[in-house]
Amino acid sequence: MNTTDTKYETLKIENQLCFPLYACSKEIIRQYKPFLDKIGLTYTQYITMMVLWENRSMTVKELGSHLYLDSGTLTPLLKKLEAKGLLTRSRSNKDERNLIVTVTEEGMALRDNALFVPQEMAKCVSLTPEEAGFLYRILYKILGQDIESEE
Amino acid sequence: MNTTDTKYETLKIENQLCFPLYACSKEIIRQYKPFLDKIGLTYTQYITMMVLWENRSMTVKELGSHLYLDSGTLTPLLKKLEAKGLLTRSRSNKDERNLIVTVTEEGMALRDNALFVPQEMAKCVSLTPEEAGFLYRILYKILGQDIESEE
DNA sequence: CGCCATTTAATTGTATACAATCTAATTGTA
DNA sequence: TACAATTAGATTGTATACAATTAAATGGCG
Repeated sequence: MNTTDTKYETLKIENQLCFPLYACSKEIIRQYKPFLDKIGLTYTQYITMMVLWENRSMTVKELGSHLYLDSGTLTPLLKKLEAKGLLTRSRSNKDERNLIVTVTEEGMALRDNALFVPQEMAKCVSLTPEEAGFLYRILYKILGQDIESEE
Repeated sequence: MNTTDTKYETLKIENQLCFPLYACSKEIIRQYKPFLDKIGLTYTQYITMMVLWENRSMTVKELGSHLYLDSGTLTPLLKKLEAKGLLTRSRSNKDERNLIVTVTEEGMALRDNALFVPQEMAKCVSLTPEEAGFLYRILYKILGQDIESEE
């Protein structure tokens, strides 16, 4: 290995951790598409509904902190979900700055139709339970560092 | 835990592997921004240049298979990099369907200015070498499965 | 040779993402 | 209580992503 190789070694894409993370994320989201098409949601809409299914009602701010998304992304996305009849958007009485997002009955009903999605996806990525567990922990470790450094 | 909890367990965002992958990818890319701003590149432009720095000249198709991106994303991105003077775009003489992307001298010169980027980023994510190695292998394992299933 | 299938980019349309800015509501405080 | 600082969403502008379609070039085959 000559000097030039050594010098630029860190700039090789194969030596980056972020790139496979970025590529993996996109490829898995791509694999979601045929399943999500059946319930009429995009991936971002799906994870938004997942958080709402568990909480039923929350502010845009709370939703964003769960999803790592800001109002620039959420506002138009929530308007689309509202147009589909899956949720309602209304200002809080206590604090008019807060917009409360609440899942409708129709939105809750979609939850049953979505049950097959994680089942089908589990077949696509075949990691051992150990690998999956390790991956899960390490990703949340990175996300945790991120949160600390921002607050 | 009641029946309802059990039924929807798989639809909890905390039980998904894709979500932390997606969130991690975005958060790390966000951390790149201040450094990449200094060399005038976005993250996607940066990884594109990284592949080109190693190969100097390649078709859009080849570039896309390295980056997991298609012409819909690459065409406008490459036009921007061309406008910055970092690369040239020209059709192949052998096969006019192929568009050859070649880094200019200016593009190669940027490589030296980019050396600090991976150095700074290494300070941001603090994983042990073992964790980083494991994460790397498992991500490429997933990407590998993906490639096999598509071809 | 002629023609159809394939291949490569470019284009079109839709949906994110996110920084930066703006607006309205609320809070802290002198 | 005025009023500056803060906060929450919405908006604006830029840059991806990607499916689907189009257009041009090439390859294969009768």
